[in-house]
Amino acid sequence: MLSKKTKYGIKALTYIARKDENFPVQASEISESENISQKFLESIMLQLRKSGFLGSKKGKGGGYYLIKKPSEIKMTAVIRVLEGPIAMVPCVSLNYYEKCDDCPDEDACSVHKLMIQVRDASLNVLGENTLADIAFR
Amino acid sequence: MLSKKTKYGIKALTYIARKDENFPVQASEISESENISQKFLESIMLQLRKSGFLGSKKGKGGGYYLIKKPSEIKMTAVIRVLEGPIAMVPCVSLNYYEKCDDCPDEDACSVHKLMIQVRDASLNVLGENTLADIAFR
DNA sequence: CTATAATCCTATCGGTTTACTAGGTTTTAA
DNA sequence: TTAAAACCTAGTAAACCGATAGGATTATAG
Repeated sequence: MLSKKTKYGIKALTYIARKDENFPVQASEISESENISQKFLESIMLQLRKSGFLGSKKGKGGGYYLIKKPSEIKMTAVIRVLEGPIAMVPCVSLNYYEKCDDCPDEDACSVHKLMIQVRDASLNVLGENTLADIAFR
Repeated sequence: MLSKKTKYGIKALTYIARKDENFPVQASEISESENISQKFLESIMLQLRKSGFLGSKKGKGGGYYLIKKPSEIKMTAVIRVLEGPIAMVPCVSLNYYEKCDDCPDEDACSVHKLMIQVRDASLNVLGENTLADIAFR
C-alpha cells in the first residue's frame, strides 16, 4: 500500500506543476485545495525540498516551486524518496537490497523469482512516467 | 512491502508443491525446512485451508496438501487472500475498491492515473504466474 | 484404551510504523 | 513593525505486524 505521505507528495507536486506560474505556491493553498492536513503536508514539502525536487522561499509571498521541469521528474525518483524501495521484498530491491534471514539460496526461492518480475513491471511503469505525464496527460 | 505472512504462505505452498507426494505435509516440517516460526506458520496454513488452497488432515500422520494442481493456482489469488489488495491504493483496487476521502474527482487525480498503470502491470505478472511456474521453472 | 502427534482456535503482546498534532523559531515582504 | 510564510523538533494515538502462549480437538498407532 502506498502511504498517504507519498500520495500527498505526488498530489502536491502535481498541483505545483499544473499551476506553472512564476511565483511560488504556498503549502496552505495546496493543503486546502487538495484536502491535506497542513502540518503534515509541510513536513512532506520539506522532504521534497531536501531531496532536490522543490525549492522554497520563506516569508510573506513565499512558498514552493519546482526545480526541474515536470518532464524531467521521474516517478521512480519521487517514490523512492517518499516511500522507499519500489520492490515488494528487500531481497529484490535494486536500491535498498537486503538479504533475507530465512532463505539460504535466493535462486531457489519462489518468492524471489516472482517478486523480481513484479519489481521489473513496476519499475517499467514508474520509470516511464514523469510528473508531466501524470499531471497533463 | 510484502508481509511475512504472504511470503511464508507462498513458500509453504511451494514446498508442498515440490514435494508432490501422496501423503500430507506437516507444518512442523515446513517450518523447520524454511526457517519459519512454527506457530506463525500454523495460522497461515489455516488461512490457506479456509480459503480453499489447502486441505488438511488432523491427527498423527496428518498435515496439509494442495487441493488444486499447482498450474491451476494463480498468484493473484494467493496474494489477494494473504496480503489483500494488489493495488497500491484502494481507489484503483478491483477487488477492494474504496473511494478516497480527499479527491473529489478520480479522473483528475494524478496518483490515480499512475497507480492504475502500476496495478495493471502487477496484475499482469501475478496473473500469468501460477504456483507451478514459480515452484518448478 | 491410551499415548502421541497433528491441526485448530483464541487471546495476547511488544515493537514498529503511520498519520497527524503541537508549539514553536526563523525569515521575508509589505 | 506586523504578518505570513517556511522551517524545526517533539510527541502521540491508533493501527498493524510478527510472534508467542496455551490450550482444545481430532486421528492414528500400539
